[in-house]
Formats: sequence, structure tokens, C-alpha cells
Amino acid sequence: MYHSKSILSENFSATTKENQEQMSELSPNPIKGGSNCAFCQAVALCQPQSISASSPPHRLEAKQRLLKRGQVLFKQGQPQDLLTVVCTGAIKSRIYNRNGEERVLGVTITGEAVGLDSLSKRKYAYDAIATGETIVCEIGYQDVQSGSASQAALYKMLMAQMAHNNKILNSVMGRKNAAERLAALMCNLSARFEASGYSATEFNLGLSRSDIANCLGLAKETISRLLTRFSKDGLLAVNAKRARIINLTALQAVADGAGNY
Amino acid sequence: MYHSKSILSENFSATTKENQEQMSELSPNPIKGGSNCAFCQAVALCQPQSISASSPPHRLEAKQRLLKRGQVLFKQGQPQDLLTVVCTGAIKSRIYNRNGEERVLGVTITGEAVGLDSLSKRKYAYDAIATGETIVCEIGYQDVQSGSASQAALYKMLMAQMAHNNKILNSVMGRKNAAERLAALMCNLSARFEASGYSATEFNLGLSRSDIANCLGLAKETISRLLTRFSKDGLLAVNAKRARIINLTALQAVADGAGNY
DNA sequence: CGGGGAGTTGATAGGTATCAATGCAAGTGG
DNA sequence: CCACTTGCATTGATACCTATCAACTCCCCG
Repeated sequence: MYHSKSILSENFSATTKENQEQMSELSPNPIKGGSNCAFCQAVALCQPQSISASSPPHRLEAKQRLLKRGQVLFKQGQPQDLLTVVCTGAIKSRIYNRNGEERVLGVTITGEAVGLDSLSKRKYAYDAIATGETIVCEIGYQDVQSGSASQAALYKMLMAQMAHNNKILNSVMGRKNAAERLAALMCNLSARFEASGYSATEFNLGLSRSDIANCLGLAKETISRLLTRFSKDGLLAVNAKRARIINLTALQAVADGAGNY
Repeated sequence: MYHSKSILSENFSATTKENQEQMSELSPNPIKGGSNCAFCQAVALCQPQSISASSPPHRLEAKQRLLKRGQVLFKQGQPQDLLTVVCTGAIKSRIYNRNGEERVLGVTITGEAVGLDSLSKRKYAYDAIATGETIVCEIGYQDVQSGSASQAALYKMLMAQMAHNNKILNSVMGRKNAAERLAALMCNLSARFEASGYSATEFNLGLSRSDIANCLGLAKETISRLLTRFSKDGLLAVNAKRARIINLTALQAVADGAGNY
């Protein structure tokens, strides 16, 4: 798509609530429930009703699980009766096309819910894989349905996700060139991490160059070249998967297609 | 995006219930309510509760409206308190990006609901424009909310639409080449018209070449060349906006990226 | 020490945008 | 009813972005 100008940035809306400064350097110990919920996007599901500012929250049964790099959280087609939230780390979502090729759909970072968009069908629409050591929190969907406050919260999440994945985003992505796409992804991650209460300028990409390329519909070599170029142009710095945004404004401008970068 | 192979077709799911054989050749007369509802996707909203097979349906207040080509149904940002369904014709949805360029998001054909994805926010997310003479049916959202049967129907529609617009579709579209995209669009329209009870092989495109190009992230010249090519290869025939699918199987194969067409 | 995956960098080929010219049909005003 | 206008569609020539192929480095892990 060699549009020289154009592009809306109706940008990726930030939808999250938490972070993961050291994605792959956390304790591999078994997990006690209830850690790290302060910024969790789904907290309203675990602590429904009667959350009067002072009273101790009534939690639903929420089980935490530790995944190692490459470990499968769930697979496409598998029945879904859990609501899963990432507590620490990052989850890659992917499908396989008819030719057996992997297609990376994106990454779910700390505090975000995974697989929300297939919850209504009770059947996962894609595979979810840990990109490093990752802790997730699982809540029974039955439990969620029981409380009407929870239901309202669920619908709110669904709507938010729908807004996030809506056709506007599609069509915008569809006509971005390589630099615009990558810049948009970086800005998106930045906003999501910031919404999580963490640094908007320094975070872990979670995905490999190949995964990013796959996710954006580009070649891994293109990602590599672009990261080098962004770096030379003082937009950001990358070291392995660790990214530091240096000039977010300029990066956003690139994502917006301004100035024919 | 010059991917030579690949592509899933997790295809565009068909979501509709009606058609428009003569999109721009219908009576311009004022409209009496209640026509043409047999296949309407939103019929459960107009005729909620007590639809025992025999009893006459109890309708909600549904006002029909006639639009001429180019007329605006609603505009981005405008408050939304109506649920709108296309009775006859087709509605183009679009936004303008930061550079003031038009971005066509897609077309809503007869029987489909327009603007469902912004209903929860009560504010339209894009403009909706009639592509020709078009009749729409408007139902007050308040009325819909009143009946719990209606609510369930609404959630069902929301879910269906969410499934339709999900990130899988995005990522799949993101890596289709020009021929694959156009073939996919044609197959999508075919399936949607068929789901509407009308011909899967002959229908009105609604959108102009430019709009199609814009919608798919391609140049209008590319669309023109491809339609010619598809025609020469015996896949379909087009005359102005009127399309006739000749070999749907082959077209689907192209959309799927089989055989590096 | 060897092997393999991930990342980088260079050279080339290919798909599509872009520019430009022409044709065609519908609408408009005389 | 006919010139004029205007928008849409088609077709050709060329430029450019990015995929692809290939070689190399680096690092982790056995």
C-alpha cells in the first residue's frame, strides 16, 4: 500500500489496567491469590456488588496460574468457560490459516483480559501463548454471570473491546504503510502501558520481530530495518525486546501518516 | 502488501436477512410502516415477546424513511438513540481522517442494521450515506430496552456483529493482496445477499469503484483492472454496479489465496 | 565446541500506487 | 432536443515500497 499521505489515527484506544516491567524476570513460585489486582481491568468482576469504598471487597473464586515461555493458555476451538486476565507478563494470540501458516493477532499485556471476544460463543477463537513467564488470573464465567453487577461490568468490557476492535481500526490499519503500522503499534503499546499505570516510554515488547512482522502483515526484515531507522531518527531505542520511546509525539505523527515519513 | 500466498478465510460471516434487487429503481413514494419485514435481521426487536407462531406480532414503533442517493442518514459524533435497519437499498459508512480524506468502512445492505457498534456509546462512530434510493426503518432505542426479549435480541446482534468485526478478520485482511481482497469482498457480499434470501450470484455492489478501492485500501485503477481480469477469467461479470458471480468456488479460492492467483 | 534461532544488513524482483489520457453516461441548462 | 459539464470507469507507462533471497553476526543452550 504505497499511500504517501493519508491515515486517520482514530488510534488504538487504550483498554487496559496494569503492567509488566520485567516480563520475564519474575518469581516462578506458586502463586497466592489476590496479588496485583489494584489496576486489573476485570477487578469489577472479581469484586462485584457492595464495593463501598471502605468495605473489604467480596471476591469471586479467582485462580492464578503461572505459565512459562511458549506455554499454551488455551487453544482455538476449545470450550471456554473462564474469563482470563493477565496479571504479569504478556500473552500472544494467534491462529493458523488454511495453509498451516501462523498468523499473530496481537499481544495481551498485563491487566488485560484474553479471549473476551469469544466468550459469548463459549469457544475460543484463537490460540493464546505465553511470550515469557506469565501469570494469569482465571474466573469462572458462571460466577461472573451470577451477579448482575458483574454482568454489567462484563458488558462494559465487551463494549470496550468491541470499540477497540471495530471496523474503523480495521480500515485504518488496512491502508497504513510499514512505518505507519509499526509506529502505530508502538504508540498503541505505549498508551496501553500508560493506562496500566506504568511507564508509557519504557516497556517490553513481548513479541519477537517475527511476531510483530506477522501481526502487522510485514516481513521481519522490514521490522528490523524500521526499528533501526526509528532509532537513528531519534524516535525510540530498542534493545532486544526492551523498548524506550524517545519522541512519542513524533512517533504518533509517523503513525498518523503526517509528513510522509 | 505483496504476499504471494497465505490467507485464511475465516471468512466474513454472513449476518443478514434481506435484499435489494433493484437498489435504485424503487418507488420514491412515502412509506407505510411494516413493509418488507419478513427477512429483517432486527425483526425480533420490532416484534418482541409473545411471538407465538400464530398470534399477530406486537410491533414497536418503527418509522420508515426514504433517502435519496448521497443523502446522510447520520453523521459521526451525532447522538444516537435509534436502532436503524436498512429495508431496501444500501448504506455506505465512512469517516474522515485527520487529513480530511474520506475512508470508506463498508456497506450495509438490505436487512442489516447500521451503527450497531456505536449504540452502547449513544454516539455514532461514523457517517452513514445512502448509495442510492434507500429505505431505512428506525426504532427508538428506549423502546428496544424496555422489553427483556428485545434486550436479548440486541445482545445477540451485538455479539454477531462483534464476531463479524473481530480482530481475526482484521489481521486476515491485513495480509491479503489486491486480488484476494476484492475476491473476498465479492464473496462476502454474495454470502450476505444469500443469507438475505436473495440471489447469491447477482446483486448490486452499492459502492462505486472508488469506494470499493477506498474500502479495501487499494487504488480505484486496481479495482478496475481486477474486475476486468476476473471477468476475462470467467469468475464474474460486472456492468456498472451490477455484479453477477459466475464461478463462486473459484472466486472463493482466489479470496483464500489458493494457487497464487 | 557446535548448533540453531533471532536479528541485522544488502541486493534484487515484484505488486501496486501514481500519473496521465481517454471514453462513457447522466445530469443540466440553453 | 442538443451542447456542455461532471463524475465514474478504463487503460497504459512509470516509480516506488516492500517481499524475498542470501549472507552474516550474535547469543543461548546443549
